[in-house]
Amino acid sequence: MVARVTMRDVAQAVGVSPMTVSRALRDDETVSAKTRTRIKETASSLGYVYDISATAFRTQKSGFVAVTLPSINNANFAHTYRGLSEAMSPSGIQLLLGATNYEVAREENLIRQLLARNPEALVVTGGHHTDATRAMIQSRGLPVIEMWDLPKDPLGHSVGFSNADAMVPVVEHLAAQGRQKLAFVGASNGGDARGRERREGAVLAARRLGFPEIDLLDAGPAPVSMRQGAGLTQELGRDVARYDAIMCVSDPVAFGVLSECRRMGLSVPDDLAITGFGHFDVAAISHPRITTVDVSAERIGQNVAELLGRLFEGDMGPQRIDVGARLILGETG
Amino acid sequence: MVARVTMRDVAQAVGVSPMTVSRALRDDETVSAKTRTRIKETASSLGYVYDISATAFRTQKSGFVAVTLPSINNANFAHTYRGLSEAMSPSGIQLLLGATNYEVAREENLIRQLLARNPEALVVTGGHHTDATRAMIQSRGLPVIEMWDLPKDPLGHSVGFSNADAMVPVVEHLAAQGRQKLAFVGASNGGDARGRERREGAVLAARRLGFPEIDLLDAGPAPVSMRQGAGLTQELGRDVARYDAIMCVSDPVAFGVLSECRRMGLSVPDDLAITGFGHFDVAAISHPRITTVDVSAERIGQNVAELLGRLFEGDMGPQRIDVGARLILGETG
DNA sequence: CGGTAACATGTTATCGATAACAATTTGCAG
DNA sequence: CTGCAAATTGTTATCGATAACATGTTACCG
Repeated sequence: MVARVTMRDVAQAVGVSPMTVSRALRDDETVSAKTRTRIKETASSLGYVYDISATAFRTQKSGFVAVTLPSINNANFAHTYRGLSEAMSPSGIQLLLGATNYEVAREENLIRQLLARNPEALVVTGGHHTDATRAMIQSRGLPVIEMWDLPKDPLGHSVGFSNADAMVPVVEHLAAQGRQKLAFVGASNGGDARGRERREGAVLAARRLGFPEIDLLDAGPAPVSMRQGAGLTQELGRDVARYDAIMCVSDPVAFGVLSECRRMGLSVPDDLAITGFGHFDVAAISHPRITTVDVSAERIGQNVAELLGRLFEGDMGPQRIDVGARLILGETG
Repeated sequence: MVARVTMRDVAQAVGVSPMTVSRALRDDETVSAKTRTRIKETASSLGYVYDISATAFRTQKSGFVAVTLPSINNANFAHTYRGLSEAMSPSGIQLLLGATNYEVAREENLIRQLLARNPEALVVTGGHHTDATRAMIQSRGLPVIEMWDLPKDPLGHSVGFSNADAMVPVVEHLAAQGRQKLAFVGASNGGDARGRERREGAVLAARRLGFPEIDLLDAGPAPVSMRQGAGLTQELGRDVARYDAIMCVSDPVAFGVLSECRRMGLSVPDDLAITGFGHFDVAAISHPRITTVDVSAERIGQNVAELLGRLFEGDMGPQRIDVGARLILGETG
């Protein structure tokens, strides 16, 4: 392979200094229009390619924003990523993505790796981190946004909603239907912090509305999905009819429960109600449609991008953006 | 913010030269074990963070592999990404991800941006690219892998399967059931090249087995998903019963069609068969389970990672890895 | 105890672009 | 023309890590 073409080569060919080339290629107005076009033409004819590594090093600006998600194999997080990605695209800033698999220890490693790339900002999912992670982030003094949550003790900015509060309308809706015996299906381990908060929100709301203590059903380690929802329901068998309403930590889980119930010949919503969370496609398309909570995943991403834009403009105090959540009535309860 | 801690600072604190620190942190055996641990301890106590930008610049190796996917909001591509990502993780190489939204023009822009970051290899989905994209890639002389496809005229290496051939067992299976009038549901525009190949594979197989020409139904622009499958079926209404087998370009589409059919009171598979593609969770969990084709998305990612590992070891001629695809019988036909 | 191989550490120059400052050229009023 | 501000271009030093080469130190043999 031929040696790389650098600004020095372009400069030599045009007969100017490398500095002028640098300025010209960045469309610096102080370089005369004539020189600029000449430089650009020469650059492209020589096959010059801008070296972002060098710039990143010299300016200490990587042009990256680091993003961590629990999983990308989740339509909601993927939506958030897309919203963020599309909204960032015009700025030329690239996203450096990592998945934590719902494990804070993994998040710590991941963030360490990402920080080594000098990101200009850090976007993380949720408000639960190891102490080391918190220390690492804060000692860097870079803009941080926690999303999908509104932590009590935020690291910096946050864009999200209260997962606990979002369950209140669900429980109220079930109460209004006269449901008596509730259950909540979620993950066993502590990995899914947002799921845990939903569960706690449901428990508190149920207590407040005078329900007997609700049963907490364990669908396995996070991330729980269709398969676990279905698997749990199979294990329960017809005992599932003990309950007349099952709240699920997410729509896929709800869909798994729903499918298994129908396989057993149970009638939803007559025998029991099933609710999900997240307004996934599967909830809207399944027959019957699943009652769920819309959390506008894509808008979270867009809001994060918009906030990042403002943060790059100038420093500002900690922002807290609540995108809200709302009940979407389906046919399952 | 405090000034960044560099190797120089660590060196000073320990009382050695920066070079020794550099070696120690890379676990170079030539540094004595004692010195190494002392350096590492000091580094971590000073809060030293490795600066990849500097290394990337000095060594001209970015530590990146660039990856393009049509969409990350697709469980199969997400699986591939995860397989790739996990398998690459021990190497310390990071993935730089971009989504093309099923548009070759967008792919061109994206690849241009990604190449400016000096990736050490490029992994793209599919074998259809603009001429400019092909030129750009080939002039760089970096390892390229096309995945999810086995192009006739590959850019470099490929890891995937024949989307056309994968449809053959589906059509044969429907023939064996005595189905008569087939349809294929796919995207209208040319965006989804793999979907197009599946359609062509189905058409050819049907022709070979003596079926009358099969109907090609248009579910809208790629990516087609549950909603489009359901929408198309609603539009068709009871006319859908013209067919006794509907092959869908993917499982989500099939699920949309299935749900709508059941909403209309049609019996699947008695009135008509429905098949999907991709072995998504929804196919295995839905009731009835959807007959589909497994393409081991995660294994594609793992194979790509494994191939990358070998490519970094030493150059080799163009590799072509066929991961195959197999029919998964469900209850919908 | 001298000598040499094996081991351990240090020095110097450099990757390519650009900030900060310096110098030169141009344009135009007087 | 002269002079001086504005416009344009150039010079130098530098970001942090590391390859290549150089030097110092230890261990062990005869």
